[in-house]
Amino acid sequence: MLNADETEAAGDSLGGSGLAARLYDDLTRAILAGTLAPGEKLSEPAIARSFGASRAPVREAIRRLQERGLVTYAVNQGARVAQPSAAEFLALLDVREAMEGMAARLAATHMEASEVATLEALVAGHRGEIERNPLGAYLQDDPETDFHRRIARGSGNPILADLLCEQFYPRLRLCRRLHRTVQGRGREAWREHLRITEAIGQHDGELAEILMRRHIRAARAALQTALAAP
Amino acid sequence: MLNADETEAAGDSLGGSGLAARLYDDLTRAILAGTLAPGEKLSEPAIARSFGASRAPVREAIRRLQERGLVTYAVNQGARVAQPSAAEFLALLDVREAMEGMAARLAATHMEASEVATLEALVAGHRGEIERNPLGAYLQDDPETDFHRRIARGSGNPILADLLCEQFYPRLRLCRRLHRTVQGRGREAWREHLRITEAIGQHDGELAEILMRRHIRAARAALQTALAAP
DNA sequence: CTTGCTTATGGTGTCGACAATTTTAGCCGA
DNA sequence: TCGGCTAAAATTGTCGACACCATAAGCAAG
Repeated sequence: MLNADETEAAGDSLGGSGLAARLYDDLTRAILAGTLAPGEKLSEPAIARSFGASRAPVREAIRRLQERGLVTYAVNQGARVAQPSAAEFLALLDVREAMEGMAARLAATHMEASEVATLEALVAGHRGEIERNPLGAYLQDDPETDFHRRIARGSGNPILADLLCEQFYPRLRLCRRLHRTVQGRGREAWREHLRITEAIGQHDGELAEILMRRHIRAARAALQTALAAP
Repeated sequence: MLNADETEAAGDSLGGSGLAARLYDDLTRAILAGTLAPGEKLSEPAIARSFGASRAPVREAIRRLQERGLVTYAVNQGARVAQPSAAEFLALLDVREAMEGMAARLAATHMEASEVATLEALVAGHRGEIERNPLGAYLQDDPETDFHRRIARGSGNPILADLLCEQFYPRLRLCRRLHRTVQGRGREAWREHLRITEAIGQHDGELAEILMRRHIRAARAALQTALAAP
């Protein structure tokens, strides 16, 4: 049912030393990997047994997942893996537009030259992946998110960075799993990334914000049209 | 699907029927009222005794408070009431600028005429309070927040509304308690509210966003100068 | 064969208890 | 008198247990 890999390679682990923290990480990974399908019930005793733990830390991990929007909770009915609707997906992208726009603006005036360099390297590296797979989503799993995560952290605003990295990106991945995101925007998205990086490198916060907001709004529009005509 | 109907009158209570939910509400109120001072330790056994409950629901409530930023947590050391630094206050306002700007934009195209009317009535009602106390903070406790809360809900975006109402506004109140916010901006703030309301009434989302962002940036700047020269 | 009630099963919400760790109190020595 | 070491007390993290609720199975009546 649940395979517990300790690697933490994927990215967003907060891994405190406690048992509840490890459970939280493992459950997060299981949800994002699809091992726990959307809508599936999360039985506290079952999870506890499968991890050889008690219900207390399992409960704690699940409540945190609820707070992060990855599971839904009904009183006396327990938790289920969230099944974000298309409307929720779109709503999430609206908030994301606002927050990442601000992140880009702040990153433009806050990122060190070395951070900008790694960002540029990241985008340059993505180019090869695009060439190999021009129709690919580009935002399928992580290369896209890495770019955005880097900017979020580069904003120098810990509240903003945590909100984006710990709350929004996992939730978005769950949404993408459910609503097949539009394919084929890869090349354009990459160009937009390039321009955003340039604006940040020139410390032009205003432009970086505008470009980032456009970037996300374009993705949102593509999703909306994809949803309208299946 | 996210339902946002709350029977609670006062404001930010999520009051589920459970005991943990009531504890969460009471602790939130105690923190925001100052009954529990910033930095004070939150002893699980003590709180449990004082409420005649067990530690389990208390723990759950405290973990939720941590998730909302009202409490800091250290492993094996328990929880303390958060003591947001001035930097955190400013960071919070940056994120708020982005999110409330988006909220105003969405509210302009989403609010019903009746909702706009109640918003206008709210602002009109505030005028009297300003006249009675022109130097007053205007954002001291709730009249200010009510206005913003109404717009957040009026955005029609449940994710945005919940983030603002349940996470940001309580946290901001805690920040204001710690760092004496600037006094005397009441009249200008009120005028800004008026103009924002007008823009929303005319369904001018773009303008509403600009005005809202200016409004919050002005408050942030006032705070910054107040912090610089005591 | 279907419909409604009754019962059984499983799960959640809460409780008290225990080991491990942290904090406090007390003591000794300088 | 003060600083550091030791022991005691309190607190946290986790566990197993029990009542209440919800859903699923079984049964009776039509």
